[in-house]
Amino acid sequence: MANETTEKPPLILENFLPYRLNKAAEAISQRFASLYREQYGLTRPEWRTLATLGQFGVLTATAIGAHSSMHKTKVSRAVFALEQRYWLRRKRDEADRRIENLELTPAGRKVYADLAKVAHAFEAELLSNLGPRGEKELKAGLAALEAYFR
Amino acid sequence: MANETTEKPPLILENFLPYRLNKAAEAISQRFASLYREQYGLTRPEWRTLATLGQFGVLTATAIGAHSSMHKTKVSRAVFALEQRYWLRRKRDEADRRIENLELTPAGRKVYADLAKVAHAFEAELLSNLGPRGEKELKAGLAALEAYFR
DNA sequence: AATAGATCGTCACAATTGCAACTAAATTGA
DNA sequence: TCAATTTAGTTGCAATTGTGACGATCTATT
Repeated sequence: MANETTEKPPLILENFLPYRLNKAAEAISQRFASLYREQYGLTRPEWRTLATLGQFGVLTATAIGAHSSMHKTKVSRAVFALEQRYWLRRKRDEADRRIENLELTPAGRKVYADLAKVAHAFEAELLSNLGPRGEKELKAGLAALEAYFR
Repeated sequence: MANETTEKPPLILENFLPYRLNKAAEAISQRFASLYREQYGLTRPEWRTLATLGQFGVLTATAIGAHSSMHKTKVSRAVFALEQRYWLRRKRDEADRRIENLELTPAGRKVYADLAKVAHAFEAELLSNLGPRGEKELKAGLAALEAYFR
């Protein structure tokens, strides 16, 4: 008599890092997304575009895409949507007329400033639930991952 | 004269946990996905379905969705695709005829076993690049997150 | 200059996903 | 017992996303 009952599945998803990482990221993203969706009706690509511009001031669509790993059509559409609401405007670049220099309008900056606060509050809430230990570990682990990708 | 040059953006994406987590998860997922896509032409939902079934043996579509957080239509389509390739089969449940008990075929199990190996190799490669320290931290951080979600 | 090749952003179209309605079957409870 | 509700899975349709081609512009090479 042997290993009939001892058959172990070749892969346990709950222990598999890409799976765990993905599930955690997805869960957090959705929670956070519900905030900016409910408060400002923003989609994920729109929020990312807003946040990237808010942080860097003036950028091209391509630069936004490169920084936040979004496809250029996604950025293009998000830019259009934000422009419609007058939260963003395009400025022709005199030196290179293919380029559009994108910038938040005052209204856009206001939304951004508010959402930045929401983001910090969200993060603080999250971290407080991880405890100082969990926070330290998570941040260090992420840093290790990020170093690996570079 | 004051803080013209000291203006800090309200939110630094590179420090924002949901953003970091998401980018890391996305980067890893894509790398791993390229493996099962190239080797077996599987999509993400298909791989997830295969892996879940491989781990648990027999499950309903609903159970697969619940476990891997996939929408039921996504599961339905993935099941259909795997069935087409004879990697999965449905068994009517005699006690409850609404239910389909899904199970990998021998061919499906073979693919699964192979991909499980690929998965472990992938994870091992990743972990070796994080070092024992990074591995420990990342796993602990994820565990803290997972505990929070529960 | 002039041509070839690269880059920026957009659009049409195709593939993927999500939502809501649906069929079939089981459960509930009056 | 049988109508009302719930559950499992599929399908049609709408929204979202990705792909490839495009016009416009810039850069490099000759």
